[in-house]
This record gives sequence, structure tokens and C-alpha cells, in this order.
Amino acid sequence: MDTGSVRAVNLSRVLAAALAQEEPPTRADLAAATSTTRATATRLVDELVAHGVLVEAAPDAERPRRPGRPGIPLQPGTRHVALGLQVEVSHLTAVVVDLAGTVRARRRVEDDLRGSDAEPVLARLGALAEHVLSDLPSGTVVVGTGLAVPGLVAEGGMLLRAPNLGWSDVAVAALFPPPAGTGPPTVGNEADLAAVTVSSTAPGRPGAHPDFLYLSGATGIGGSIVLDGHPLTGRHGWAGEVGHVTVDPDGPPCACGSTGCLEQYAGSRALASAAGLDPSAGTSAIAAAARSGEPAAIAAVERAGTALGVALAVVVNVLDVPVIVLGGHLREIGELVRPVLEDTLARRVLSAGWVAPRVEVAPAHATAALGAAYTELHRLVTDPRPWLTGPVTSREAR
Amino acid sequence: MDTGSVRAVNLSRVLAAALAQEEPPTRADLAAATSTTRATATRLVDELVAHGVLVEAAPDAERPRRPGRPGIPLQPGTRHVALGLQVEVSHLTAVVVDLAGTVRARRRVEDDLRGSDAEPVLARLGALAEHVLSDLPSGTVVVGTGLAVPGLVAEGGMLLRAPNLGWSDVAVAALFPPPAGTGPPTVGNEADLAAVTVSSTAPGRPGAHPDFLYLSGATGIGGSIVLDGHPLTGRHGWAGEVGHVTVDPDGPPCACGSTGCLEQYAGSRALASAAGLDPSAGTSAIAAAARSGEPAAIAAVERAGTALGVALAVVVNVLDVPVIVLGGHLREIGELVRPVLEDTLARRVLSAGWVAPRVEVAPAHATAALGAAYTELHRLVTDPRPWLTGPVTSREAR
DNA sequence: GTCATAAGTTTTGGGTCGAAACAAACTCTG
DNA sequence: CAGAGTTTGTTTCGACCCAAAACTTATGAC
Repeated sequence: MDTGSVRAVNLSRVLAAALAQEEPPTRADLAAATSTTRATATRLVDELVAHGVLVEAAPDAERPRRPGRPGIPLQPGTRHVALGLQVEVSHLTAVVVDLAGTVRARRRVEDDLRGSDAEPVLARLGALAEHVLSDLPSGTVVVGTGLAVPGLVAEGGMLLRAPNLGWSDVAVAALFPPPAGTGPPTVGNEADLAAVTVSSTAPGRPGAHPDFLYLSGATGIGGSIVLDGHPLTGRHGWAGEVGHVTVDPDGPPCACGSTGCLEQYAGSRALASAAGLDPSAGTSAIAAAARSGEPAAIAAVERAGTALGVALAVVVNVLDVPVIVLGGHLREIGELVRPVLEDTLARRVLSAGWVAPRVEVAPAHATAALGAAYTELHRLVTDPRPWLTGPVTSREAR
Repeated sequence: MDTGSVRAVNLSRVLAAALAQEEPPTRADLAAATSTTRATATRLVDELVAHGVLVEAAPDAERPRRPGRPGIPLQPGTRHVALGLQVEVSHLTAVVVDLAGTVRARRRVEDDLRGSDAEPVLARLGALAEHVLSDLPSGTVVVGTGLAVPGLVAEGGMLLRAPNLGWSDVAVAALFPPPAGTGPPTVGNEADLAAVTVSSTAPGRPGAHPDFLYLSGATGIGGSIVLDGHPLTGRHGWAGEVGHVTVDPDGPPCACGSTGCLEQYAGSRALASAAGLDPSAGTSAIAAAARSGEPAAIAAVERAGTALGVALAVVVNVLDVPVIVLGGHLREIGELVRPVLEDTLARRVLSAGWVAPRVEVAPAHATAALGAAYTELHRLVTDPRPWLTGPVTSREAR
């Protein structure tokens, strides 16, 4: 580590502190937050401002007046954006998000991609990406592209297996045609990336919980374990496969080869079958049926909640994760399963006496496409230097 | 981060590189390993040598001769040691280990501590610690004390619950009387600390696997999840409770309040009962009976292996951990359960087709006391600066 | 004995931060 | 409305650390 990397670290710390604040901070605030001097904070902020990563805002008239020279509020710039893409069984999505967390463009195409061919789908996703990028002001910098897929992802953007798409061993990163001016995408698991939108409410801004288990998915159930704000991907990238936790070794057989997997109780198709509906009935239909008092639907939801409790108790026992966030199709039945789920957890979690695990329903904006964009923007926060090399942006005299 | 912490980081990196090498490295080797210049490596090494953290060894006569000035081999010093302590149900242990990994003193007292009082036990452990420290040469620096206990440990050295000792809510760190010249101990979970001896073969020297699941225990079954060489302790410090993973929701009741926990199949008492022996019969007796063809013992081992497979498959699915290390009393039946365990894992682990999880038996030296000492020594490696403040040790003219 | 080679050391220069003094911009008070 | 008080932002200076490069030392090869 040389003296130059001190600069890199401090730039990152100042930028992270700036993004983490709720109110736009001043240079002095950032000096305090990063425990450096105002002199150093000024030097670092000036470099970030010069390249548009941060911008100086007009003083807030609403702010209570205090003695002393008023500080200059600093806000995330809108010059740097990231592209977030998602392939789901039922749709393709592309979003453009800037460093402030504003969704600058969004486009979603509904489709049935079960058993589809990867190459044409990725070509269409490329066109979608091209489209959402087309309307950005000149000078905008795309810091990266994140691509979420519902399956096991290995190093180098290889999708090993996406059962519900019917894809296996697809070199997603290589097959995706990147829009002009952007590089190859970073491919990630859908659940991991959706979880990012819970651990961060905006790029670099921490969410309510640093540690939680996020559940996602539709037909299958994916999961992501977030510790200290970072998804745990595991040695080979396929950690978090909560859908195949054994609920009952004597339970129904699962496509994965095992028996009694959680997916066979709480997956959307299993849920619909148990409720006496067509397997392709959406989870919202089941929730509606249960709310209207349909006994079969109520029983199915109850059964799913108990299975979730058994499976998640295992995860909580093993990982000591205090919060469970229900996302994906489980959002629909979240409030319905919560009582039986919390009850089961309280009985089966060893440490429930000290700290009972909490169950929450994911916010509506929790999508993997957004999380993929956040993740790319977070790379800029981790090391801003690559984006501070260009010409200094014009800046009116003060 | 100021310019001075660059020094701290580089000292740590050089020391870590020096300890990680198999053969004693030279200054030039360390420069290459840490990708700095020889000039910088020299400055850093000189500081470490001046305080006895590293020592210059005599040139190795065995080494193949090469052109060029021969380098000076650098070895870990013996001046800095750590104290490793362990309270187990059946014994108390104290070891003193130096930075080279040499056990400088060891003492173990057998006892039955089930249902014991914490305070007198810790007093006796303090006396044991005093004893193992008594014979060290003057000038030896004790960098820290680690204390392993078989239970849930929270912040600040509080033991929340150790079911087999019968202790609960014991302020272990505060009650332990530290030997003269040492500070209060760092209290840790027995499984986590035993796992350290697998992830490091000596202080700072990485072991064979960076990621693995370590199983430990006796009556109960403890576990530790090691990712990237570090045990995962979880939000509140009680991650890794593999003993209470549900194997079968309809299984026998467990003392923890749940049913069908792994402990009820593979704990030493459960194992003995299933084999038709007295519950207090040691696991080695069961292993011996099984090896001699006793059908009940064979069945009990088989049952334990299957239960382990079901439970560990869950953990592997959720965490993507490629290696399982059987420690504690499971070492005794390790080779016996391996076939059925590996078979069960292959069937129940989702990713077994790509990478089948491996099962290993822990080495004989894998004790929590040793791991506790390693952990303390590792603090010196992480930040050597606090131990570089004293007077410079004498050093003959060269 | 001389040359080639590699390790270790010394010197020099550039980059970064902290401390402290200073300049700027505002509120408060009489 | 002027001056004191206060806080922010800037400038200057000094200290620290590393990289680069030249230099010294110690060995093997011929």
C-alpha cells in the first residue's frame, strides 16, 4: 500500500459518508463523519466536485439559521449512472439509476420466457438497454451494467442453471450485446441483487437492517443472506439456496433430486396446487382467496407458513440473522403467513428467547434490476479514482 | 485514514506474508510478496526485527547455492506469546504458544464440570494459566489471552448459556483472574476457536481450506462456519448452532424446546443410547463397538451419519461451503460415518453435481485452547504497532 | 581475478495528511 | 449599524511514508 492509496481510501470514505447522510452534508460535516480535518475534507470534496461525483447545492432556505459561516450542502451528482437489467420468467426489465438514486429511465417488457433460448432473449435485453440509455444528457457516464438472472451464477458471468428459464451453462456476460459506450455486464443472482435494495435505500445509503435474510422468487424460492450490508455469495456463488432446505425428509419429491424441499410447500406452483387452484395461478390470486375465507387457500397458506418457519429457523440457528424479509411472490402472502411463521420461528429458533427474529415484507420497489444498478454504483463509491481522471467539469466562478 | 496508518497496514502485510511462507523468506521475498520495493520491505522488516517480532536466522546451508548476495532468512520471533485457555465439560486446559506456533507450555486438568459453579472453576483456570506462564524467559511478552467456552458468547465476554456446564449469564471475562502482566481474556466459542486451528496451521499461516464448516462438541454439537479464514459469529455471536438444525420435525424432543434436532441423533449421549450403551459411554467406545461388528452400534453410527447428512446438506445449500471438518467427539466416528454422510450429502445438496462437498476429519491438535492462542497472536499480525513501542532489543553488530 | 547477479541500503523526490493560522460569511447584541 | 462571536472553508507549513534509482555488499561462474 503506497501513499496514493491513502487518497483512494479517503475519497471513498468521504463519498460514502456523503451518500449515507440523510440531509446534504457540508465539508465540515464530512470531516467530522470521517474523522479527518476540514482541510482534508475540502481537498477530497473538491476533487469529487470537479468531476461531478458530488455537486454543490444552493443553501437550503428552510435550514434553521445559526451563527457562523454557512456551509455549502453537497449532493450526489447526476452525471454518473448505472444500468440495471433483469431477466425474469415473466418479463425483461431495464433501468437507469444515478448516484442520487433517482430512476432516470425504466422500461419493462412482459413475456413468457420459460424454456426460451438465451441468445435472442439477451439480444432483446440489449435493445431494451440501448433504449433506456438513449435519452440521457451528453456527458453522462455509465459506470457499469448489472444483470440479474434467476439462477446460479458462477465467476465470469456464467449462468450455471436457471431451472425456471430452462437455461443452463449460458455465458450470459459474453452473449449480452452491450450498448455502445458500456462494457460487459456484471451478472448476479436475482435474489442477491433484490436484497441490495433492502440493505440500501439509495446507492451508498444504508437501509434499516445491516443483516437479514431476503427471500425471493416465484416458482422456485431463492434467497440471499446479507451480512453487514453485503450478500454472502459463498465459495462458488450459489449460497442462499433456501428453496432447497429440507422441511421434511419424508415430504414430496423435488425436481432437485431431494425430498421435502421448502419449494414444495411455499413455491408459487406448490402453493396454488395446495389451494386447489391451477398451478399457474398467481400468488395474488391465492392471497385473495385466502382473504375471502376460502378454506383450501387458508390451509395452503398456513402450510406454507409452517414450512417457511421450519426452514428459516434452520437458517437463523445457523447464521444468527435477526431479520427475515419476504420478497418476490411471498410479498403477496407476507401478512397472511406472518403469524404462523413468527410463531414457528419462536418455537424452533434456539436464541428466540433473547432476540426473536423479526419478519418483514419487502418494499414494492425491491427489484433485482434496481439492485443491480445500485451494486454497480457502489463500485464507484468503493473506489472513485477511475472516474476522476477525465477533464474537470466546468464550474462557474464563485 | 492518515499517512501514518499506511505504515501500520504495511507492517501488517509484511508480517502476515512472513508468517504465511513455508520457508523463511528474505527481505527481497517479502518485497515481492507484498508488491513493494526492497527499500520499503527493509524498513518494515527492520522495525519488526528490532522488537523481536521477526528474527534473522542463520543462512540455511541446505539451500541451493545461487549467484548473488545471499538473503537473510527471517523467522517468527519467540518473544511474543499468547495464552490459550479452555473450559470443557471434562477438563480445563491452558497452553502458551509463540508466534512461530510452538507450544511453549501446556497443562490440562481432568475434571467433571457438569453443573459446576463458574467462579471457582475460573479461579482454578487462573491458577493453571499462572502456572504455564511461570517458566517463560524474561522479556517474553504475552500479547493476549483467549478463553474458549462451550456455549453462546455475547459481546464483552458474557457467556449467555452453556447447557452442558450448566452455566448461564456468566460474566466470564470479568470473573476470570488474569495472571500478573496480562489483561482480561477474550472469550470465544469453543467451536469457533477450534476451527481456527484448521484454518491456520500456525499463527498467520493459512491452512488447507479457507472456507469450511467445522463441527465440534460432545454431548451437544457445536459448529463454526469459516469463510475466508474467519469464523462467522453472526449478529449476536451465536451463529453456527448446527446442533439444533432440524433433521426431522417429528423426531425426538430436544432440550432446546424444538424437536428432531441433530443433537438428538449425533450427540454423544444420543449416540450411546441408540447403541444400547450407557449414555455417558464415550464416543470412542461406540466407535470400537461398531468396528467390532456390534449391530446396535453400527446402526447408531449409521443413523447419526444420515442425520448429519440431512442437517449438513441444509447448511451447504444455504452457505455454499465446500468442506466439512469433523471435530470434537465426531473425530472418533469420522471414518465410520463418512460413507453414509457423503452419500446423503451427494443426494441432498443442490450443487453436488458440480462440486461435491468433501468430508474431512479434524487433525488431533485441533483444540479450542490452541485456537484461542492463535486468535490472540493474530491480533498482533493484524496490527503490530502496539508491540513495537518498547525499547529496541539488543542486537549484535553485524 | 574479473564479471554477473541478487540482496540489502542510502538518497532523493513526490504525494498525502494534520496542525495551525487565516479568510469568509453569517448571527447576535447593544 | 458596528463589533464581537462563531462556524465554515482555505492556505501554509511541516512531518511522514513510499517509490525510484543509484549504490554497496556478498556470493557464484568462468
